[in-house]
Amino acid sequence: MKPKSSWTDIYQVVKAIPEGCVATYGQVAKLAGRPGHARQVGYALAAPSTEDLPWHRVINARGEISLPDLGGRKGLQRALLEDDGVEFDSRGRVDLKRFRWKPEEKDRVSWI
DNA sequence: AACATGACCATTA
DNA sequence: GTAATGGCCATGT
Repeated sequence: MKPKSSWTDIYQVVKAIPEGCVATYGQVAKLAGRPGHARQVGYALAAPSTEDLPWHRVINARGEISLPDLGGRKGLQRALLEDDGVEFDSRGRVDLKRFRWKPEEKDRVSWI
């Protein structure tokens, strides 16, 4: 099954992120079959189509939230992650070592 | 078609 | 640990 748009696959991957786990932009891009397109992932999540997407589970490679303090989305993301069971550091960083989502073979290219 | 912008990543110093 | 550089691609003007 091939994606219609460039963002469709990205949305699919984000939707597949289980509760209590987080994925980096590069990770999502790679899983979406587009390694190196991390920037596009962030751009896709910035779109208004994120209403039904767990965008809060997608963070940058530093394990921190890249969102600006606009619209209170940053605070919302932290609240949602904490509600999912993800712990935050004193600096507002997440321990990717423990909470990073590990995708499996069957969950990999099922939609590609 | 070209230019500028953007919730980024990896490498190197 | 931080700072700087190059690359990658979609969207809007």
